[in-house]
Amino acid sequence: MEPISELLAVRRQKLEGLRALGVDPFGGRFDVDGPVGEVRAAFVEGKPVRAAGRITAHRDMGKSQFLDISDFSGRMQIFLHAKEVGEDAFKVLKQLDIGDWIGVEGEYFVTKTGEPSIRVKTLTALSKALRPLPDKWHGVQDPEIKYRQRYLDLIANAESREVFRKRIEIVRRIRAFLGERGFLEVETPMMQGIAGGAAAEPFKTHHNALDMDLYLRIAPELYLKRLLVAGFTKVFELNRNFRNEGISRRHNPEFTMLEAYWAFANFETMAELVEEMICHLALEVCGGLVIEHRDAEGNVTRTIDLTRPWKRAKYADLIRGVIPDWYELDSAARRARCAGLGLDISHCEADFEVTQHVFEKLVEEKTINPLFVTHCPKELVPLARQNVQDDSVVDVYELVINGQEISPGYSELNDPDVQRARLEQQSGGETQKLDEDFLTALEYGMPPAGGIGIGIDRLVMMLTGAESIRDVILFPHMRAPGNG
RNA sequence: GGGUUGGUAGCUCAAUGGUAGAGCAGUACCCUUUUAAGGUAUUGGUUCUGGGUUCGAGUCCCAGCCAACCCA
Repeated sequence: MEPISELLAVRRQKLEGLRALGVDPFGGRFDVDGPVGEVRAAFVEGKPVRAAGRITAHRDMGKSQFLDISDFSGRMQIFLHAKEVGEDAFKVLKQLDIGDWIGVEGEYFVTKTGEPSIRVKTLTALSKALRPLPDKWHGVQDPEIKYRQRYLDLIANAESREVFRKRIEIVRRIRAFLGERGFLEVETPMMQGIAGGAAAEPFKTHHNALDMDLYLRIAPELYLKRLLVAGFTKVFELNRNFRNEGISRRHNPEFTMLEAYWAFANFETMAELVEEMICHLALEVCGGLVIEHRDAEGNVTRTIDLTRPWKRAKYADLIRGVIPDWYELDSAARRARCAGLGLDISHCEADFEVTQHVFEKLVEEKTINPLFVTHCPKELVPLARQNVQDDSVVDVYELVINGQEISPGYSELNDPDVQRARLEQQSGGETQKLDEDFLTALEYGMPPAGGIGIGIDRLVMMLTGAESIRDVILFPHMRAPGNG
Protein backbone atom coordinates (compact mmCIF):
# COMPACT_ATOMS: atom_id res chain seq x y z
CA MET A 1 0.00 0.00 0.00
CA GLU A 2 1.45 3.28 -1.08
CA PRO A 3 1.50 6.08 1.50
CA ILE A 4 -1.68 8.12 1.51
CA SER A 5 -0.96 11.64 0.38
CA GLU A 6 -2.80 14.56 1.82
CA LEU A 7 -4.88 14.85 -1.35
CA LEU A 8 -6.11 11.29 -1.05
CA ALA A 9 -6.72 11.65 2.68
CA VAL A 10 -8.93 14.70 2.10
CA ARG A 11 -11.02 12.80 -0.42
CA ARG A 12 -11.48 9.92 1.99
CA GLN A 13 -12.58 12.39 4.66
CA LYS A 14 -15.21 13.66 2.25
CA LEU A 15 -16.24 10.08 1.56
CA GLU A 16 -16.99 9.70 5.25
CA GLY A 17 -18.56 13.14 5.22
CA LEU A 18 -21.09 11.95 2.64
CA ARG A 19 -21.87 8.86 4.71
CA ALA A 20 -22.34 11.07 7.76
CA LEU A 21 -24.95 12.99 5.78
CA GLY A 22 -26.76 9.73 5.05
CA VAL A 23 -25.62 9.73 1.42
CA ASP A 24 -24.29 6.56 -0.25
CA PRO A 25 -21.04 7.76 -1.94
CA PHE A 26 -21.29 4.89 -4.42
CA GLY A 27 -24.91 5.08 -5.40
CA GLY A 28 -26.99 3.00 -7.76
CA ARG A 29 -29.45 3.41 -10.57
CA PHE A 30 -30.14 6.92 -11.78
CA ASP A 31 -32.37 7.30 -14.82
CA VAL A 32 -31.17 9.89 -17.34
CA ASP A 33 -32.48 11.35 -20.57
CA GLY A 34 -29.28 10.34 -22.35
CA PRO A 35 -25.51 10.80 -22.44
CA VAL A 36 -24.35 14.27 -21.48
CA GLY A 37 -23.54 15.31 -25.06
CA GLU A 38 -27.00 14.30 -26.26
CA VAL A 39 -28.71 15.94 -23.32
CA ARG A 40 -26.94 19.19 -24.18
CA ALA A 41 -27.83 18.85 -27.87
CA ALA A 42 -31.51 18.29 -26.95
CA PHE A 43 -31.74 21.66 -25.20
CA VAL A 44 -35.26 23.12 -24.90
CA GLU A 45 -35.63 26.16 -22.67
CA GLY A 46 -37.58 25.35 -19.50
CA LYS A 47 -37.95 21.64 -20.24
CA PRO A 48 -37.41 19.18 -17.36
CA VAL A 49 -34.21 17.18 -17.74
CA ARG A 50 -32.25 14.45 -15.98
CA ALA A 51 -28.56 13.86 -16.59
CA ALA A 52 -25.54 12.31 -14.95
CA GLY A 53 -21.83 12.74 -15.45
CA ARG A 54 -18.46 13.28 -13.90
CA ILE A 55 -17.73 16.70 -12.39
CA THR A 56 -14.94 18.13 -14.56
CA ALA A 57 -15.02 21.77 -13.47
CA HIS A 58 -16.35 23.72 -10.54
CA ARG A 59 -16.84 27.49 -10.47
CA ASP A 60 -17.80 28.47 -6.94
CA MET A 61 -19.58 31.84 -6.73
CA GLY A 62 -20.79 31.42 -3.18
CA LYS A 63 -24.53 31.02 -3.33
CA SER A 64 -24.30 30.28 -7.07
CA GLN A 65 -22.43 27.18 -8.10
CA PHE A 66 -21.48 26.30 -11.67
CA LEU A 67 -20.21 22.83 -12.44
CA ASP A 68 -19.42 21.00 -15.65
CA ILE A 69 -20.47 17.39 -15.89
CA SER A 70 -18.93 15.24 -18.61
CA ASP A 71 -18.85 11.79 -20.08
CA PHE A 72 -17.36 10.37 -23.29
CA SER A 73 -20.12 12.03 -25.31
CA GLY A 74 -19.55 15.58 -24.14
CA ARG A 75 -19.83 18.25 -21.47
CA MET A 76 -22.63 20.31 -20.01
CA GLN A 77 -22.84 23.06 -17.44
CA ILE A 78 -25.12 22.69 -14.46
CA PHE A 79 -26.13 25.46 -12.10
CA LEU A 80 -27.08 25.21 -8.44
CA HIS A 81 -28.44 28.02 -6.36
CA ALA A 82 -28.54 27.80 -2.58
CA LYS A 83 -32.15 28.92 -2.34
CA GLU A 84 -33.34 26.49 -5.02
CA VAL A 85 -31.69 23.25 -3.98
CA GLY A 86 -31.65 23.82 -0.24
CA GLU A 87 -29.08 23.57 2.52
CA ASP A 88 -28.77 19.80 2.48
CA ALA A 89 -27.75 19.77 -1.17
CA PHE A 90 -25.07 22.35 -0.43
CA LYS A 91 -23.80 20.20 2.41
CA VAL A 92 -23.49 17.31 -0.05
CA LEU A 93 -21.88 19.58 -2.62
CA LYS A 94 -19.30 20.55 -0.02
CA GLN A 95 -18.23 16.89 0.14
CA LEU A 96 -17.98 16.54 -3.64
CA ASP A 97 -14.85 17.01 -5.74
CA ILE A 98 -13.88 17.38 -9.34
CA GLY A 99 -13.86 13.80 -10.60
CA ASP A 100 -16.98 12.63 -8.73
CA TRP A 101 -19.98 11.27 -10.60
CA ILE A 102 -23.28 12.99 -9.90
CA GLY A 103 -26.83 12.87 -11.18
CA VAL A 104 -29.01 15.94 -11.51
CA GLU A 105 -32.68 16.59 -12.06
CA GLY A 106 -33.85 20.04 -13.05
CA GLU A 107 -34.72 22.07 -16.10
CA TYR A 108 -32.93 23.57 -19.07
CA PHE A 109 -32.08 27.27 -19.04
CA VAL A 110 -29.58 29.65 -20.62
CA THR A 111 -27.19 31.68 -18.48
CA LYS A 112 -26.44 35.37 -18.96
CA THR A 113 -23.39 34.42 -20.98
CA GLY A 114 -25.48 32.25 -23.30
CA GLU A 115 -24.37 28.86 -22.03
CA PRO A 116 -27.02 26.12 -22.28
CA SER A 117 -27.26 24.79 -18.73
CA ILE A 118 -29.32 22.77 -16.31
CA ARG A 119 -30.87 24.55 -13.34
CA VAL A 120 -30.62 21.82 -10.74
CA LYS A 121 -33.51 21.02 -8.41
CA THR A 122 -32.11 17.83 -6.92
CA LEU A 123 -28.54 16.63 -6.75
CA THR A 124 -27.56 12.96 -6.34
CA ALA A 125 -24.06 11.73 -5.52
CA LEU A 126 -23.34 8.68 -7.67
CA SER A 127 -19.69 7.81 -7.19
CA LYS A 128 -16.86 9.36 -5.23
CA ALA A 129 -13.47 9.75 -6.94
CA LEU A 130 -10.83 8.97 -4.34
CA ARG A 131 -8.02 10.19 -6.58
CA PRO A 132 -7.68 13.63 -8.17
CA LEU A 133 -8.04 14.07 -11.92
CA PRO A 134 -5.18 15.25 -14.19
CA ASP A 135 -4.62 18.93 -14.84
CA LYS A 136 -7.80 20.48 -16.21
CA TRP A 137 -6.02 22.65 -18.73
CA HIS A 138 -2.97 20.67 -19.89
CA GLY A 139 -4.57 17.26 -19.53
CA VAL A 140 -2.32 14.21 -19.52
CA GLN A 141 0.91 14.92 -21.40
CA ASP A 142 3.05 12.02 -20.20
CA PRO A 143 2.76 9.35 -22.94
CA GLU A 144 3.32 6.63 -20.40
CA ILE A 145 0.24 7.69 -18.42
CA LYS A 146 -1.75 8.14 -21.63
CA TYR A 147 -1.14 4.54 -22.61
CA ARG A 148 -1.08 2.81 -19.25
CA GLN A 149 -4.01 4.73 -17.79
CA ARG A 150 -6.03 5.39 -20.91
CA TYR A 151 -9.07 6.26 -18.80
CA LEU A 152 -7.23 9.35 -17.55
CA ASP A 153 -6.26 10.29 -21.10
CA LEU A 154 -9.89 9.94 -22.21
CA ILE A 155 -11.20 11.93 -19.25
CA ALA A 156 -8.70 14.76 -19.69
CA ASN A 157 -7.80 14.97 -23.39
CA ALA A 158 -10.45 15.93 -25.93
CA GLU A 159 -8.11 15.07 -28.84
CA SER A 160 -7.85 11.49 -27.64
CA ARG A 161 -11.60 11.23 -27.27
CA GLU A 162 -11.94 12.48 -30.84
CA VAL A 163 -9.53 9.88 -32.22
CA PHE A 164 -11.37 7.03 -30.55
CA ARG A 165 -14.77 8.42 -31.44
CA LYS A 166 -13.61 8.36 -35.06
CA ARG A 167 -12.23 4.86 -34.72
CA ILE A 168 -15.55 3.60 -33.35
CA GLU A 169 -17.34 5.37 -36.19
CA ILE A 170 -14.99 3.94 -38.84
CA VAL A 171 -15.48 0.37 -37.63
CA ARG A 172 -19.24 0.84 -37.41
CA ARG A 173 -19.40 2.22 -40.95
CA ILE A 174 -17.19 -0.50 -42.40
CA ARG A 175 -19.62 -3.09 -41.07
CA ALA A 176 -22.55 -1.15 -42.47
CA PHE A 177 -20.85 -0.59 -45.84
CA LEU A 178 -20.09 -4.27 -46.32
CA GLY A 179 -23.43 -5.34 -44.90
CA GLU A 180 -25.29 -3.15 -47.36
CA ARG A 181 -23.38 -4.86 -50.19
CA GLY A 182 -24.40 -8.31 -49.09
CA PHE A 183 -21.28 -9.34 -47.17
CA LEU A 184 -21.96 -11.57 -44.19
CA GLU A 185 -19.89 -11.02 -41.07
CA VAL A 186 -18.58 -14.20 -39.49
CA GLU A 187 -16.36 -15.23 -36.61
CA THR A 188 -13.69 -17.86 -37.15
CA PRO A 189 -11.24 -19.38 -34.68
CA MET A 190 -8.73 -17.16 -32.96
CA MET A 191 -7.12 -20.26 -31.47
CA GLN A 192 -5.79 -22.40 -34.27
CA GLY A 193 -3.83 -25.64 -34.35
CA ILE A 194 -1.77 -24.25 -37.22
CA ALA A 195 -1.27 -20.51 -37.44
CA GLY A 196 -1.76 -20.04 -41.16
CA GLY A 197 -2.68 -17.36 -43.65
CA ALA A 198 0.44 -15.24 -43.22
CA ALA A 199 4.13 -15.46 -42.44
CA ALA A 200 4.54 -14.30 -38.85
CA GLU A 201 5.57 -15.61 -35.46
CA PRO A 202 2.48 -16.71 -33.52
CA PHE A 203 1.69 -16.70 -29.81
CA LYS A 204 1.50 -20.21 -28.45
CA THR A 205 -0.94 -21.47 -25.87
CA HIS A 206 -2.17 -24.83 -24.64
CA HIS A 207 -5.57 -26.41 -24.22
CA ASN A 208 -5.42 -28.50 -21.06
CA ALA A 209 -8.46 -30.73 -21.53
CA LEU A 210 -7.42 -31.67 -25.06
CA ASP A 211 -3.72 -31.60 -24.11
CA MET A 212 -3.12 -29.77 -27.33
CA ASP A 213 -0.94 -26.84 -28.33
CA LEU A 214 -2.81 -24.01 -29.99
CA TYR A 215 -1.74 -20.76 -31.58
CA LEU A 216 -3.42 -17.39 -31.54
CA ARG A 217 -4.25 -16.66 -35.11
CA ILE A 218 -2.01 -14.49 -37.22
CA ALA A 219 -4.76 -14.23 -39.86
CA PRO A 220 -8.29 -15.55 -40.40
CA GLU A 221 -7.71 -16.14 -44.11
CA LEU A 222 -7.69 -19.93 -44.30
CA TYR A 223 -10.98 -20.21 -42.41
CA LEU A 224 -12.70 -17.55 -44.47
CA LYS A 225 -11.66 -19.44 -47.60
CA ARG A 226 -13.20 -22.59 -46.16
CA LEU A 227 -16.40 -20.58 -46.03
CA LEU A 228 -16.05 -19.78 -49.74
CA VAL A 229 -15.86 -23.55 -50.25
CA ALA A 230 -18.97 -23.82 -48.07
CA GLY A 231 -20.88 -21.55 -50.40
CA PHE A 232 -20.58 -18.12 -48.82
CA THR A 233 -20.11 -15.76 -51.77
CA LYS A 234 -19.50 -12.54 -49.82
CA VAL A 235 -18.03 -12.89 -46.38
CA PHE A 236 -15.92 -10.83 -43.99
CA GLU A 237 -14.42 -10.85 -40.53
CA LEU A 238 -13.32 -7.76 -38.63
CA ASN A 239 -11.42 -8.68 -35.53
CA ARG A 240 -8.09 -9.19 -33.83
CA ASN A 241 -4.96 -10.89 -35.11
CA PHE A 242 -1.94 -11.64 -32.94
CA ARG A 243 1.70 -11.62 -33.94
CA ASN A 244 4.51 -12.38 -31.54
CA GLU A 245 6.89 -9.81 -32.94
CA GLY A 246 8.36 -6.46 -32.01
CA ILE A 247 6.44 -3.49 -30.71
CA SER A 248 6.93 -0.18 -32.50
CA ARG A 249 5.22 2.97 -33.63
CA ARG A 250 3.49 0.84 -36.27
CA HIS A 251 3.19 -2.53 -34.55
CA ASN A 252 1.14 -3.81 -31.65
CA PRO A 253 1.17 -7.53 -30.80
CA GLU A 254 -2.59 -7.62 -31.28
CA PHE A 255 -4.08 -5.57 -34.04
CA THR A 256 -7.36 -5.35 -35.85
CA MET A 257 -7.76 -6.64 -39.37
CA LEU A 258 -10.62 -6.67 -41.82
CA GLU A 259 -10.58 -9.55 -44.26
CA ALA A 260 -13.27 -9.82 -46.92
CA TYR A 261 -13.76 -12.37 -49.70
CA TRP A 262 -15.96 -12.03 -52.72
CA ALA A 263 -16.62 -15.09 -54.89
CA PHE A 264 -16.26 -14.68 -58.67
CA ALA A 265 -14.46 -11.34 -58.21
CA ASN A 266 -10.74 -10.64 -58.63
CA PHE A 267 -8.14 -8.25 -57.22
CA GLU A 268 -9.35 -5.43 -59.46
CA THR A 269 -12.91 -5.78 -58.18
CA MET A 270 -11.51 -5.65 -54.69
CA ALA A 271 -9.44 -2.54 -55.49
CA GLU A 272 -12.60 -0.78 -56.58
CA LEU A 273 -14.37 -1.93 -53.43
CA VAL A 274 -11.64 -0.73 -51.09
CA GLU A 275 -11.28 2.57 -52.94
CA GLU A 276 -14.99 3.19 -52.64
CA MET A 277 -15.07 2.14 -49.01
CA ILE A 278 -12.17 4.28 -47.81
CA CYS A 279 -13.53 7.33 -49.65
CA HIS A 280 -16.91 6.68 -48.05
CA LEU A 281 -15.27 6.53 -44.63
CA ALA A 282 -13.29 9.73 -45.21
CA LEU A 283 -16.39 11.61 -46.34
CA GLU A 284 -18.58 10.38 -43.50
CA VAL A 285 -16.08 10.42 -40.64
CA CYS A 286 -13.58 13.13 -41.64
CA GLY A 287 -15.90 15.32 -43.68
CA GLY A 288 -13.91 15.23 -46.91
CA LEU A 289 -11.39 13.45 -49.09
CA VAL A 290 -8.47 15.68 -48.14
CA ILE A 291 -7.02 14.53 -44.83
CA GLU A 292 -4.70 16.89 -43.01
CA HIS A 293 -2.32 15.68 -40.35
CA ARG A 294 -1.24 18.28 -37.82
CA ASP A 295 1.43 18.56 -35.17
CA ALA A 296 0.82 19.54 -31.56
CA GLU A 297 0.84 23.24 -32.51
CA GLY A 298 -1.83 22.69 -35.16
CA ASN A 299 0.45 23.16 -38.15
CA VAL A 300 -0.31 20.93 -41.11
CA THR A 301 2.47 18.36 -41.40
CA ARG A 302 0.99 16.17 -44.12
CA THR A 303 -1.87 16.32 -46.57
CA ILE A 304 -3.40 13.16 -48.01
CA ASP A 305 -5.64 13.57 -51.04
CA LEU A 306 -8.00 10.61 -51.42
CA THR A 307 -9.72 12.02 -54.52
CA ARG A 308 -10.56 9.27 -57.00
CA PRO A 309 -9.43 7.66 -59.21
CA TRP A 310 -6.49 6.37 -57.23
CA LYS A 311 -3.15 5.87 -58.96
CA ARG A 312 -2.16 2.37 -60.06
CA ALA A 313 1.32 1.22 -60.99
CA LYS A 314 3.23 -1.99 -61.50
CA TYR A 315 5.75 -2.96 -58.82
CA ALA A 316 8.62 -3.22 -61.30
CA ASP A 317 7.79 0.16 -62.86
CA LEU A 318 7.89 1.77 -59.42
CA ILE A 319 11.30 0.25 -58.77
CA ARG A 320 12.53 1.52 -62.17
CA GLY A 321 11.10 4.91 -61.21
CA VAL A 322 13.65 5.23 -58.43
CA ILE A 323 16.49 3.11 -59.91
CA PRO A 324 16.00 3.03 -63.72
CA ASP A 325 18.47 0.22 -64.52
CA TRP A 326 17.63 -1.94 -61.48
CA TYR A 327 16.47 -4.93 -63.48
CA GLU A 328 19.53 -4.84 -65.73
CA LEU A 329 21.81 -5.24 -62.69
CA ASP A 330 22.97 -8.58 -61.36
CA SER A 331 22.65 -9.54 -57.73
CA ALA A 332 26.02 -8.15 -56.66
CA ALA A 333 25.54 -4.90 -58.57
CA ARG A 334 22.14 -4.35 -56.91
CA ARG A 335 23.65 -4.78 -53.47
CA ALA A 336 26.43 -2.35 -54.35
CA ARG A 337 23.85 0.15 -55.59
CA CYS A 338 21.94 -0.12 -52.32
CA ALA A 339 25.08 0.62 -50.36
CA GLY A 340 25.66 3.67 -52.55
CA LEU A 341 22.15 4.89 -51.78
CA GLY A 342 22.65 4.43 -48.06
CA LEU A 343 20.25 1.50 -47.85
CA ASP A 344 21.27 -1.15 -45.36
CA ILE A 345 20.41 -4.48 -46.99
CA SER A 346 22.80 -6.62 -44.97
CA HIS A 347 19.87 -8.53 -43.48
CA CYS A 348 18.33 -9.29 -46.90
CA GLU A 349 19.23 -12.78 -48.05
CA ALA A 350 17.31 -13.31 -51.27
CA ASP A 351 17.30 -11.04 -54.31
CA PHE A 352 13.58 -10.37 -54.06
CA GLU A 353 14.12 -9.21 -50.48
CA VAL A 354 16.70 -6.70 -51.65
CA THR A 355 14.27 -5.37 -54.22
CA GLN A 356 11.50 -5.30 -51.62
CA HIS A 357 13.74 -3.27 -49.33
CA VAL A 358 14.28 -0.76 -52.11
CA PHE A 359 10.52 -0.67 -52.58
CA GLU A 360 9.81 -0.08 -48.89
CA LYS A 361 12.41 2.64 -48.40
CA LEU A 362 12.25 4.51 -51.69
CA VAL A 363 8.65 3.99 -52.80
CA GLU A 364 6.34 2.97 -49.98
CA GLU A 365 7.63 5.35 -47.31
CA LYS A 366 7.44 8.28 -49.73
CA THR A 367 3.97 7.51 -51.03
CA ILE A 368 1.44 9.68 -49.24
CA ASN A 369 -1.52 9.71 -51.62
CA PRO A 370 -3.22 6.40 -52.44
CA LEU A 371 -1.28 4.11 -54.76
CA PHE A 372 -2.30 0.62 -55.86
CA VAL A 373 0.88 -1.33 -56.46
CA THR A 374 0.15 -4.20 -58.86
CA HIS A 375 2.05 -7.10 -60.42
CA CYS A 376 3.99 -7.82 -57.23
CA PRO A 377 6.65 -10.59 -57.19
CA LYS A 378 5.06 -13.92 -56.38
CA GLU A 379 7.60 -14.61 -53.62
CA LEU A 380 6.01 -11.84 -51.56
CA VAL A 381 2.49 -13.28 -51.65
CA PRO A 382 2.24 -17.08 -51.69
CA LEU A 383 -1.53 -17.22 -51.41
CA ALA A 384 -2.38 -15.25 -54.54
CA ARG A 385 -3.00 -16.35 -58.11
CA GLN A 386 -0.15 -16.03 -60.57
CA ASN A 387 -0.50 -13.69 -63.52
CA VAL A 388 -1.42 -15.39 -66.78
CA GLN A 389 1.01 -13.42 -68.96
CA ASP A 390 3.89 -13.33 -66.47
CA ASP A 391 4.09 -16.09 -63.90
CA SER A 392 6.81 -14.29 -61.92
CA VAL A 393 4.18 -11.90 -60.61
CA VAL A 394 0.85 -12.40 -58.94
CA ASP A 395 -2.56 -10.84 -59.46
CA VAL A 396 -2.64 -8.64 -56.42
CA TYR A 397 -2.63 -5.05 -55.40
CA GLU A 398 -0.89 -3.56 -52.40
CA LEU A 399 -2.54 -0.30 -51.42
CA VAL A 400 -0.11 2.24 -50.00
CA ILE A 401 -1.31 5.43 -48.32
CA ASN A 402 0.42 7.63 -45.77
CA GLY A 403 3.73 5.84 -46.34
CA GLN A 404 2.31 2.55 -45.11
CA GLU A 405 0.77 -0.54 -46.58
CA ILE A 406 -2.88 -0.15 -45.72
CA SER A 407 -4.46 -3.01 -47.62
CA PRO A 408 -3.51 -5.92 -49.84
CA GLY A 409 -6.01 -7.35 -52.33
CA TYR A 410 -5.69 -10.65 -54.14
CA SER A 411 -7.10 -12.74 -56.86
CA GLU A 412 -7.20 -15.76 -54.60
CA LEU A 413 -5.44 -18.93 -55.53
CA ASN A 414 -7.98 -21.76 -55.76
CA ASP A 415 -5.97 -24.52 -57.43
CA PRO A 416 -5.33 -26.97 -54.55
CA ASP A 417 -2.22 -28.49 -56.13
CA VAL A 418 -0.56 -25.14 -56.82
CA GLN A 419 -1.57 -23.96 -53.36
CA ARG A 420 0.05 -27.01 -51.78
CA ALA A 421 3.25 -26.46 -53.72
CA ARG A 422 3.40 -22.77 -52.78
CA LEU A 423 2.76 -23.47 -49.09
CA GLU A 424 5.40 -26.20 -49.04
CA GLN A 425 7.86 -23.79 -50.61
CA GLN A 426 6.99 -21.12 -48.03
CA SER A 427 7.34 -23.46 -45.05
CA GLY A 428 10.73 -24.63 -46.25
CA GLY A 429 9.78 -28.30 -46.37
CA GLU A 430 8.34 -28.52 -42.87
CA THR A 431 5.30 -30.43 -44.03
CA GLN A 432 3.82 -30.73 -40.54
CA LYS A 433 3.13 -27.00 -40.68
CA LEU A 434 0.73 -27.37 -43.60
CA ASP A 435 -2.93 -26.91 -42.86
CA GLU A 436 -4.06 -30.15 -44.47
CA ASP A 437 -7.72 -29.54 -43.75
CA PHE A 438 -7.51 -26.25 -45.63
CA LEU A 439 -5.94 -28.00 -48.61
CA THR A 440 -8.59 -30.70 -48.42
CA ALA A 441 -11.26 -28.00 -48.46
CA LEU A 442 -9.73 -26.54 -51.62
CA GLU A 443 -9.93 -29.96 -53.24
CA TYR A 444 -13.68 -29.78 -52.80
CA GLY A 445 -13.59 -26.65 -54.93
CA MET A 446 -13.24 -23.01 -53.91
CA PRO A 447 -14.82 -20.55 -56.31
CA PRO A 448 -12.48 -18.01 -57.87
CA ALA A 449 -12.59 -15.01 -55.58
CA GLY A 450 -11.15 -11.65 -54.74
CA GLY A 451 -9.94 -11.02 -51.22
CA ILE A 452 -8.81 -8.01 -49.23
CA GLY A 453 -7.23 -7.32 -45.93
CA ILE A 454 -7.30 -3.91 -44.32
CA GLY A 455 -5.24 -3.06 -41.28
CA ILE A 456 -7.82 -1.13 -39.29
CA ASP A 457 -5.29 0.45 -36.94
CA ARG A 458 -3.24 1.86 -39.80
CA LEU A 459 -6.38 2.97 -41.60
CA VAL A 460 -7.46 4.86 -38.47
CA MET A 461 -3.97 6.38 -38.18
CA MET A 462 -4.24 7.60 -41.75
CA LEU A 463 -7.70 9.06 -41.25
CA THR A 464 -7.03 10.67 -37.86
CA GLY A 465 -3.42 11.78 -38.28
CA ALA A 466 -2.19 9.65 -35.37
CA GLU A 467 1.58 9.21 -35.56
CA SER A 468 1.66 6.04 -33.50
CA ILE A 469 -0.46 2.90 -33.50
CA ARG A 470 -0.64 3.35 -29.72
CA ASP A 471 -2.70 6.45 -30.27
CA VAL A 472 -5.46 4.48 -32.02
CA ILE A 473 -5.51 1.40 -29.76
CA LEU A 474 -7.30 1.96 -26.46
CA PHE A 475 -4.98 -0.22 -24.43
CA PRO A 476 -1.70 -0.73 -26.28
CA HIS A 477 0.70 -3.32 -24.95
CA MET A 478 3.45 -2.03 -22.71
CA ARG A 479 6.22 -3.59 -20.70
CA ALA A 480 5.25 -4.30 -17.10
CA PRO A 481 5.66 -1.03 -15.22
CA GLY A 482 8.91 -0.82 -13.30
CA ASN A 483 9.81 1.28 -10.30
CA GLY A 484 13.53 1.03 -10.75
C1' G B 1 19.28 -5.83 -29.88
C1' G B 2 21.99 -0.61 -30.70
C1' G B 3 21.77 4.87 -30.30
C1' U B 4 19.48 9.54 -28.57
C1' U B 5 16.30 12.00 -25.15
C1' G B 6 13.46 12.00 -20.84
C1' G B 7 11.61 10.44 -15.52
C1' U B 8 11.21 16.60 -9.93
C1' A B 9 4.31 17.99 -5.74
C1' G B 10 -2.02 14.76 -7.77
C1' C B 11 -1.29 17.12 -13.04
C1' U B 12 1.70 20.60 -16.37
C1' C B 13 6.52 22.34 -15.94
C1' A B 14 11.07 25.27 -13.64
C1' A B 15 15.62 25.02 -10.83
C1' U B 16 25.16 27.59 -12.81
C1' G B 17 27.31 21.38 -8.18
C1' G B 18 25.30 25.50 -2.95
C1' U B 19 18.18 26.36 1.42
C1' A B 20 13.70 22.17 -4.39
C1' G B 21 10.00 26.50 -7.00
C1' A B 22 5.64 28.18 -10.07
C1' G B 23 0.69 27.49 -12.34
C1' C B 24 -3.46 24.36 -11.88
C1' A B 25 -5.66 21.02 -8.34
C1' G B 26 -6.27 20.80 -2.72
C1' U B 27 -7.34 23.47 2.15
C1' A B 28 -9.57 28.15 4.69
C1' C B 29 -12.21 32.58 3.81
C1' C B 30 -14.97 36.45 0.42
C1' C B 31 -18.40 36.82 -3.73
C1' U B 32 -26.27 35.62 -6.28
C1' U B 33 -24.77 34.17 -13.81
C1' U B 34 -19.40 31.79 -13.92
C1' U B 35 -16.98 28.95 -17.81
C1' A B 36 -8.88 28.03 -17.68
C1' A B 37 -14.22 32.54 -13.04
C1' G B 38 -11.94 36.21 -9.71
C1' G B 39 -9.70 37.84 -4.85
C1' U B 40 -6.90 36.91 0.02
C1' A B 41 -4.20 33.30 2.76
C1' U B 42 -2.13 28.47 2.81
C1' U B 43 -0.77 22.90 2.75
C1' G B 44 1.82 19.60 -0.16
C1' G B 45 8.57 16.53 -2.14
C1' U B 46 12.03 9.07 -0.84
C1' U B 47 13.76 14.79 -7.32
C1' C B 48 12.47 6.68 -10.95
C1' U B 49 15.81 2.83 -8.13
C1' G B 50 20.76 1.44 -6.33
C1' G B 51 25.79 2.65 -6.03
C1' G B 52 29.88 6.34 -6.66
C1' U B 53 32.63 11.29 -6.96
C1' U B 54 32.31 15.71 -3.75
C1' C B 55 32.71 19.72 2.05
C1' G B 56 27.96 19.57 -0.61
C1' A B 57 24.30 15.96 -6.03
C1' G B 58 17.67 17.02 -8.81
C1' U B 59 22.24 18.53 -11.40
C1' C B 60 28.46 14.99 -12.47
C1' C B 61 29.91 9.38 -13.07
C1' C B 62 28.44 3.91 -13.15
C1' A B 63 24.56 0.20 -13.14
C1' G B 64 19.43 -0.88 -13.45
C1' C B 65 13.96 0.09 -14.40
C1' C B 66 10.21 2.53 -17.41
C1' A B 67 8.94 5.58 -21.59
C1' A B 68 9.36 8.30 -26.31
C1' C B 69 11.97 8.76 -30.89
C1' C B 70 15.55 6.83 -34.48
C1' C B 71 18.15 2.48 -36.31
C1' A B 72 18.30 -2.94 -36.84
